[in-house]
Amino acid sequence: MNEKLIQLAKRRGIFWPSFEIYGGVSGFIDFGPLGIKILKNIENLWRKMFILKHDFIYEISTPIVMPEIVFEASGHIKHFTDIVLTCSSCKNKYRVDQIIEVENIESWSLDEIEKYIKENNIRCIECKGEFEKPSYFNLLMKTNIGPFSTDIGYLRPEAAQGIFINFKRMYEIARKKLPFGVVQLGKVQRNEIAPRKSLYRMREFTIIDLEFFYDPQNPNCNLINEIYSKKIRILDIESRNKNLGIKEISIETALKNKIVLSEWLAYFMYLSQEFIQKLGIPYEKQYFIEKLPSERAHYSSQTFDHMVVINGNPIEVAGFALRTDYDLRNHSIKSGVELVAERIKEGKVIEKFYPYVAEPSFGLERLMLCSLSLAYSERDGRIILKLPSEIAPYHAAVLPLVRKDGIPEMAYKIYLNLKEKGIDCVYDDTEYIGKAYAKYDEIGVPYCITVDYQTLNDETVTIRNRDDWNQIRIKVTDLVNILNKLLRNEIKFEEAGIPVKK
RNA sequence: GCGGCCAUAGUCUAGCCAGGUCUAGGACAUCGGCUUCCCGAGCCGAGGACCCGGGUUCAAAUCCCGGUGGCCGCACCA
Repeated sequence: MNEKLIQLAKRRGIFWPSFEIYGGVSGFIDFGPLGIKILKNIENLWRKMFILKHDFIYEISTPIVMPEIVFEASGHIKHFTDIVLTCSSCKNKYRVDQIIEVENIESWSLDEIEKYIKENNIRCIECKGEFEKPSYFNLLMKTNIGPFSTDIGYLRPEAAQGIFINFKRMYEIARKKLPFGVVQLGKVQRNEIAPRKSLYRMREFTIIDLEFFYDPQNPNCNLINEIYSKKIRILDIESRNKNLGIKEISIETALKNKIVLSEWLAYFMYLSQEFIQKLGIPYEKQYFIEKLPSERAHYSSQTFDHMVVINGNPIEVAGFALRTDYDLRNHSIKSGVELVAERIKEGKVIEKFYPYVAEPSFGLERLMLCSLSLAYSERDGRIILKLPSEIAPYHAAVLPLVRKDGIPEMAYKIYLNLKEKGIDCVYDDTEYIGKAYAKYDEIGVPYCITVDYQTLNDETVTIRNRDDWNQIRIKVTDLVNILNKLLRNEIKFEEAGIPVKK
């Protein structure tokens, strides 16, 4: 974790610890004005690439609090709860199933486990100390719904369940055609034992879950040809076991050699790689790691984590899981409502079945953390946040060189016009020009437009490039057009106007 | 959750070990004024802090205990 980045975030209003006036609670982070702008930009870039591009992917929004029964069906009550044993002398904690090898030990009561430990004189595997009384640990955040304490609710630990329980309705909305996908983007909570590292492990964060439903008898992805020859960097189980390191393979190879078991999963993995590249994270700093069966979630038959390497440390930013029909099947059993799709032949329903699910799932704040970390750079003791234009908090800042002779008025007029034309910019006459440049470099604004004495004579302004501090001069009337091209990387900066000599 | 280190204005920090001289010093930031005008420029002025709770003491930013939070390691991470 880059300490200087954390300082910058606090100083400039990107993010800071929550509940500060009451001493803080670890695992919770507040986002300031700039942080929100960056987060929203990342969200919208994601929507553009995953939803807008595909007319068979839909976004919905469902409640954060859910009744207990949802998580009984999903398996979270059982699998998200661990019985924990604590050694009274060395204070190590263990999951009970690591200590007592008895079938179905998780379903025993605490008293039964305590009795068993005493009778069999089971002691700490580290220091041989005695265990304290066993206790539950559940990563679900618990609450009540309504006035009765028996109506238990949980805050969702993933947005996926809100999608699964809506399958029937969404299947209708998708005109009963597979495959289709449903997205939910929103806050989730997990009662982490030890939240750490600022934005990395939080108790509340924003998840982007895409549940993609397909027919297991017809699992092919119609878009796979577009990306067949594209490459991904991958560390599969075999490579992990044999210590072979990350390999670079084509999507075609990944599928033909059954390294990735689903075409749709592979498709979304590649899309994710492209998405994360657009966040400013180069291809070489990304890879997918396949989870071992013991590392996988209870619902998954294959999982890849999408990793980004920041300062040598791999950070998990997304997960790709084959959830099979686990969730739809279990919700069907629990609710008595059939969450199924139909196979139709000659106008008649000949078969009902549970669709399979390929799930890409992203942690929004982690994505921001990666972007900020890689964008962070210093020059001459000054900070430059080299964020991609698409996620920068503003596209441009309009600055008057001096605060007299009608220059601020001229600059303000230009600013208003840019805003009207959809350029997200900011006007600032509070600073000495050099200081203003430094300020906007620091929050990642890619271009500064300066109105100077020459503007009064020939209606031209300068544009300053954040990353190399070079300037060009262009006509005010060309500003919107040129800025748009620059923001979309359609022209080189030096060729966009007349270079200004330093 | 355990162990180690740590906590002073918006940010970074001096002071703490050797308690009083601290009505807590500095830098940057902020606000007001002047001035200058292409890279955190200059001058004048202002506001702003000892994480919380207890204890020791005549006296606590400073010593002790507890809590909270942060960093690192271990454990945990469906």
